Amino acid sequence: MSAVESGAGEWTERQRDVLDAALRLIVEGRPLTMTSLASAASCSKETIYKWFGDRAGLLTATVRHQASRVRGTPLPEGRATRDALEASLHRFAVEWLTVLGGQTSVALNRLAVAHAGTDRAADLGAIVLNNGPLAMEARLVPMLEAGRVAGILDFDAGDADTAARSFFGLVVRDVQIRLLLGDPLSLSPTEIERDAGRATRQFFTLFAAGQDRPAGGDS
Amino acid sequence: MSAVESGAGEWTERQRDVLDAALRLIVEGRPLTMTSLASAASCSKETIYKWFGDRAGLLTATVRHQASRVRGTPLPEGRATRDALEASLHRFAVEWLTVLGGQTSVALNRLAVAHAGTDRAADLGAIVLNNGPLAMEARLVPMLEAGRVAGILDFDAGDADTAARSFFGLVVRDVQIRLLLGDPLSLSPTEIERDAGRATRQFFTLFAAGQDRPAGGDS
DNA sequence: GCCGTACCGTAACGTACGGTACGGTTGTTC
DNA sequence: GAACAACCGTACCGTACGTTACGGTACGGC
Repeated sequence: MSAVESGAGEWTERQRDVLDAALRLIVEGRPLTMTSLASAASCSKETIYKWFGDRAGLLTATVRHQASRVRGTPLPEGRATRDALEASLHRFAVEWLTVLGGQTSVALNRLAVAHAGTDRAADLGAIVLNNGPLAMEARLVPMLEAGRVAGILDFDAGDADTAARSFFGLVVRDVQIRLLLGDPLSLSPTEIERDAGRATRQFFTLFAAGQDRPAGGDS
Repeated sequence: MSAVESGAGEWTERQRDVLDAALRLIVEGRPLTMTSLASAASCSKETIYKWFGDRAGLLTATVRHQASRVRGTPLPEGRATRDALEASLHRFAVEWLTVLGGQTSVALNRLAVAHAGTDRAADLGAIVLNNGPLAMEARLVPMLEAGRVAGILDFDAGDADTAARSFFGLVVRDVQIRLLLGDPLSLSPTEIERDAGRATRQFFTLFAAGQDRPAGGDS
């Protein structure tokens, strides 16, 4: 029952094929029923039940399977300079907007949001949450904290998460909710680049050290 | 598309009672089936079908019904001063966070997001979109534009919507997506007040006129 | 050759739910 | 008070889908 292990080696290749087929059904908007999955993956329903228990188990396995491979590019661990930090934030924003705008992200977030409303058992919402906003902020906080220690950024100690969430807001704005609601918003690489640049510049305007009135700090 | 027919007089009182019952089911997380609604609203299924056509019609009517009564408080049409604008933005942010954090908003956004993924017929997503982020930005843009004309704010002409979306990001940040994904995030009036103040201050740091390098404008 | 295991394909079962039909009750109109 | 409309409650139909069961095939071990 408990599929606690979320390691990459959790499933065999054949099983991963089935999960990929499930993902494909979700992303392409086709209904994901046990029958349709068995047909799409050329496997037996009985096998699906044997492997994943029930439908909830299949969904969590699918979401986890996808989450396990959207680890962001590792952070540069070099010295913290203003330019390096700015470049990292920019790259971060580009990466994030690219992921958010992808069909897979939209489809999985929709699935998780829908389930967060009804299902209490298989909390896909928690999985997506931990691999989405929370993961982003967890990666961001050390960067920002290093920037603060290095005297590049200015916010109160312990407020790195507040700064990270502001950066999130500047980057994402209303894009994600609009995509989730079906707005035919297109995010070309050019626009992503431009938005990431704007958000990064805005962030430094708010939090760069050595200004008169940093508005990022708490009142 | 246009929510033209969304006047309050569209439904009789009894019909509005049924729609309220539907809303209550959605908000409380109970399944909204035609049978459960008939039971909850003490009416006949046949009557529901007669009034709303089918399930899709019922859902759109329900969503529209709720949308028709979250019109924000009217904007103050007085002269544009820095303090007045700041107060308006602050009030705006408080109002928006309060709405977003409400059970009704979360439940309806979940419903609309789920339907945007599958249903193509009754696009609840478009309705929620038009009464959510787009409505907010439509109300915001004239305020910001007036501020720009009055010399209070600084962004390129025609970029009022970009500024509005940045404000949206500063206010909402990751709150909405976390709520939709089931994060037990609590938004007390105190926290809302504080977040609205922070977002407003940050917005003015980015877009107030008479600074050295306003980072809000495009590059 | 024979068994156990793993798997595929498909039939079958139970249930939930959208949608329809119909009898019974209430209120209105003439 | 008869006719009629609106509505409630409920039984009913058809279908989709989760879940289970079962027959058939391939393969490795002995």
